[in-house]
Amino acid sequence: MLNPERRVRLDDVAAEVGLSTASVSLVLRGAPGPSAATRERVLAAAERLGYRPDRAASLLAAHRSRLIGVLLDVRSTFHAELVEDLHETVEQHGYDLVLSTITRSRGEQRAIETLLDSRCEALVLLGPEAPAKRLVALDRQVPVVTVSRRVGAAEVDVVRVADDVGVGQAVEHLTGLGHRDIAYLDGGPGLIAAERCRGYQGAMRGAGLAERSRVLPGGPDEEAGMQVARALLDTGEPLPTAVVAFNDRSAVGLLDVFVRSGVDVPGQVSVVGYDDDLVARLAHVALTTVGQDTRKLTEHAIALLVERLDGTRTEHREVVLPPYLVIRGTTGPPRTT
Amino acid sequence: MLNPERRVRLDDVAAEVGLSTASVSLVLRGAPGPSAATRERVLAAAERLGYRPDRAASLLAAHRSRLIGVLLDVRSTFHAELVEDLHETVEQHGYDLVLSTITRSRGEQRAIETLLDSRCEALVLLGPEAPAKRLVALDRQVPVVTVSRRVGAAEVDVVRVADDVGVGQAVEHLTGLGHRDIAYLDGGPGLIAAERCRGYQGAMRGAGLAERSRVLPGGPDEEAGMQVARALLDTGEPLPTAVVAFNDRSAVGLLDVFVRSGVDVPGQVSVVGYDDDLVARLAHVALTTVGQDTRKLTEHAIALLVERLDGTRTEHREVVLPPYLVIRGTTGPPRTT
DNA sequence: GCGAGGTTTTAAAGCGCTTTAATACCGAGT
DNA sequence: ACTCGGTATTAAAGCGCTTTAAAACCTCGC
Repeated sequence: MLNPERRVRLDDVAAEVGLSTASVSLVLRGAPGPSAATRERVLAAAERLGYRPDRAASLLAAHRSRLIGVLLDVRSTFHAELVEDLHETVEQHGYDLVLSTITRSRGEQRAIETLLDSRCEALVLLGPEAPAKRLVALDRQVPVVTVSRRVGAAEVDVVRVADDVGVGQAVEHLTGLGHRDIAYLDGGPGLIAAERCRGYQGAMRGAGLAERSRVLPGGPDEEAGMQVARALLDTGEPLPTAVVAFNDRSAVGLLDVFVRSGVDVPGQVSVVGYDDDLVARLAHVALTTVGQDTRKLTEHAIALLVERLDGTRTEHREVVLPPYLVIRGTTGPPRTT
Repeated sequence: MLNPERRVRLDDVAAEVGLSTASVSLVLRGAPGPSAATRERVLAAAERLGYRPDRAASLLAAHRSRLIGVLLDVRSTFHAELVEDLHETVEQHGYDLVLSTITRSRGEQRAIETLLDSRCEALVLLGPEAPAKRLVALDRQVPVVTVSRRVGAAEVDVVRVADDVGVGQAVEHLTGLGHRDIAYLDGGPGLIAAERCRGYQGAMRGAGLAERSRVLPGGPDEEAGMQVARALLDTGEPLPTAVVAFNDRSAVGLLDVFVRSGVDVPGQVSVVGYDDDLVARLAHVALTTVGQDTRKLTEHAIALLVERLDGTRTEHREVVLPPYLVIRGTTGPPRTT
């Protein structure tokens, strides 16, 4: 139908310089053999002809694909950041990325199969939900590293951030400002929520504030934050001087109700979120929160995979990184009244 | 069921049922030829052995890849929604998707090349920024459809939403509620902003409110909305009874300043955004806004590509869809004072 | 029992590239 | 002149699948 100009192939380049396809192939991949002079001629010809290797053919012929598959949820802004960093990181190792997202109608399993079908040599799973068993099975086919997900048994490589430490940092920041009545807005059920809550309790204990600990049952979204804020206001009792929220979304819900009710933040109450979501960074929100170093996260993930691909390591590892506090405008010294 | 050993190939399945690979291949792709009995045997064997065709090999051998490439910005929530819908849509046409995102260090050109290298038969470009010339050149290599982007010359297929109409709907909604002092918070320079502004002015004129038109110079983000809100409050003059904003982000900035200043929304001022961003849907924002039907957008995009792939159509088309109003909590009757 | 005419099946030629074993080449050394 | 040890180049065998022309196998009617 269309496509008048045939795609340029290896033979075309070879013919152009009067060499065999073998030589051209070697040059193009920087393999040892061809002389410097040849290299130059070939490279020039390839450039001139606008040659682009055919992925499918390379994949088939070479036994390596130099492709790393990434499972993500395209709706997640956090995953988006990770993907950005992954792109840069894998490039440095000479790999390329293949993206596969879950959607309403496209389960994790399905998305992973796509990656496998693309001949990925290894997989990065961002916040996978598959049972550990399945991950382990998958890991037998191809090296797998999960990011931001605890896998019960240490039979799969994991890179994650120490959430309890992050919440601890938030609490310390507040105690450092002089706060003593620091409440925690819980995130509901789930491993992550549990760990963050544990971090809160540990930090309160560490600050000698154990008996002032106050965990407010909540949830992971704005709605939950709003409800808790309303409940807090309705009691008529004095508000805590600071609230550490499970995540930025619930913190924003809380903030919103406070602001609408005329509660000054941070004048009357300080609020800390968690995740350093895009929303936390908005000028009008300026939420103090806890962030994760996505760059380090991805670098470790790729490093783990590369080690396994190179056969340097066979046992499994878990890398736990420390998060860091991002101080913005929602925290300040406690009210004096 | 799964094999710890070598990957199962077509020969393995063929051997299992005692047929040639040709027959198996035909069956597996539903091609005509094999008898019903054979079909069944082959399918069963393939299932039993856990056969998965090798993409690379298929791509190479078949001249079609049945792959459609998508260029997106993984950070955009709007693109995320489109990708979700695209997945479902292409599936119905028997195609599969390949995703390629731009990042800070990975330009559009680069991302597109990746898609081409993967042998995509056609491309969906979400909000591309490349100059029209380049898009046209690309379109000569492979059918291209751009989504949400006006391409000057109609030399590339385009699917987009009529932004002017959307803003018009917003204005009509407000006039319907009785508003007459409706201001427009502009989005700064750019084609999109211009079109939306035109929509506002046209609608005001249509409602006989031309001389009440009031375009407030602004920008596309929260910051801009905040500034405009402050400026509006500072003048001391009465506020307009309603503001239509360039997009949800600027609307949120505006809203935020209003709320913090004790201005009741929608009691004193109604606010309408544009885009139906995730942020507009948050319970505590509940922004009345204008949305686009991502489903229709993707369906048209894919339909256009399929037509061209099938050779049904050779000239170019532009599909313009109407947006729709989403009425939430930030609009109401005008204040009576 | 035989061939026409239809249905199933298969042999074999690639797809565009990688890779390895083998060949060609080129002084240096004897 | 002639081998030797490199180095530079290439022929050729795939990679796992698709596809088409041809072969094999069927009825069935006469």
